[in-house]
Amino acid sequence: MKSSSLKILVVDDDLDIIEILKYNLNKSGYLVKSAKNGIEAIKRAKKFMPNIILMDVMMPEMSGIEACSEIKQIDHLSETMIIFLSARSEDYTQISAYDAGADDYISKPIKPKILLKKISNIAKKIKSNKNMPIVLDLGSIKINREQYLVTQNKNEIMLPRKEFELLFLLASKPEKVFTRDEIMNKVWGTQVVVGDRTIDVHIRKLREKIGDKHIKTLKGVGYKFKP
Amino acid sequence: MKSSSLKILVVDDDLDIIEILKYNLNKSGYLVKSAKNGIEAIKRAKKFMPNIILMDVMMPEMSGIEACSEIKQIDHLSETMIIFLSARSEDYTQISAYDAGADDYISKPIKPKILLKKISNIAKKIKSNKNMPIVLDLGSIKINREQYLVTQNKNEIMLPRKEFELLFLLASKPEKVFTRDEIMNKVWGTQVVVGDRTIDVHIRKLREKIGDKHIKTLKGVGYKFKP
DNA sequence: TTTAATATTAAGTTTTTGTTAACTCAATAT
DNA sequence: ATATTGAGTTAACAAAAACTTAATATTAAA
Repeated sequence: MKSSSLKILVVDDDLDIIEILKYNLNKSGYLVKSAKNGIEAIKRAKKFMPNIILMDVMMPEMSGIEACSEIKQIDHLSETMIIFLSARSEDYTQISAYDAGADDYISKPIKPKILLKKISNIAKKIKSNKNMPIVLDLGSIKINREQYLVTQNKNEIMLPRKEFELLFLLASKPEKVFTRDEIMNKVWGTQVVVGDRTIDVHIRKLREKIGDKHIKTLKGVGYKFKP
Repeated sequence: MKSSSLKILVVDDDLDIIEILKYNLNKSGYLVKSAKNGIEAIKRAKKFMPNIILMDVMMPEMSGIEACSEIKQIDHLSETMIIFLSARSEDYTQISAYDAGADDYISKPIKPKILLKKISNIAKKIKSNKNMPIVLDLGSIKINREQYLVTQNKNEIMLPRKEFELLFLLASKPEKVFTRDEIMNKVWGTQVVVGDRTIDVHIRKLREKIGDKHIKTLKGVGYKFKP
């Protein structure tokens, strides 16, 4: 299981609920802070810049819906996902929540499994929000990300995930030299650590499949793709 | 930003209510016609082909529920969404409404906001369904969503719901790789959490029925359908 | 020439998926 | 009321593919 540095702000006037949520979310590797009403939530959100706010609808001082409206109007927080937690399932509450800009609405009792799933989905969305093109056309070689398929002169070449990602990275900027560090970070991510030879092996497998001439080594510098 | 050519038929014996609804719906950009009882509703619906029918439960001549039953049996109107408006919130009325094929049930007094919200939700659904053909023709395999039927070289294959939805999803974009998360969200929804093996098992059952070659695994990535 | 960097190959290891059977839960039949 | 059936899910284990590493060879830049 991976660790993720997604930031979550939990807002509820019931300290027990905060504790439960904190416990569960921390266990899943999220960075969690809390607030006990709407006003505090806004203050904390401004500083903490959470990716997700989990908020009770009914709270003293300021209802979650009001807080939501305000937060969504704050420039650098408008991208924050706000998920309401509520005991009330009445239509008008839900509707006004969505009107206020809520991104989701979960009725209590909260099932941790569902909550965590929703959050991990959001996490993935945020991560994959890099707007990648779906197909790269490099002349004889075409790379289709949607189909996870590489075509070379009409021949379909199946590549396993890492090899595909590696090729996709190199081919995303033909002729550009990618250093090993760049490759490491973009294909393997910052969380994993693997030995140096691993990249070599993947490069070799790629060369085996698409031909040597397309990937050039620059000793001491990195690799580049040539169409 | 509205502008939608969704057609709505309003059915009520109270002309005042018809006027109020017409006013609100027109303002939101819908095309609205009206009828003042069940018999008239059926006649008009046949010609007007509305996407949505808003109907009072209690009416002279023919109750809304009877009208609903009849409309749902008319071939080219079976896809029409029927929403009941009612002063009665008793269970049995609601139940018989749903039995008659109603798609939703709103108790009076009608809050325009809620009504419009529901309608705009339906509008979204209809729009996204409009682009989706009811039958997918993938050469030897044909999938008919309306009849919930899969045909492979003239052989009819009966699939349980989940298997059907899974196949339909994959086949809706042949060659596209669907990740497990995508499959999870589209077939099971965001509110359910099931184990990872559940997808595998359904994939296996599908393969058993339509043959291995049509569903391909891309380890670590997802599954794709090949015609 | 020397040497650090990369290539190659063949093992390991880990991760992911496949498979089977059992279990739960409704719906329907007896 | 009880039995039956089938969809859906799960758990446990098997299998396969993907991935990593280690050991050794080769290469190209200083």
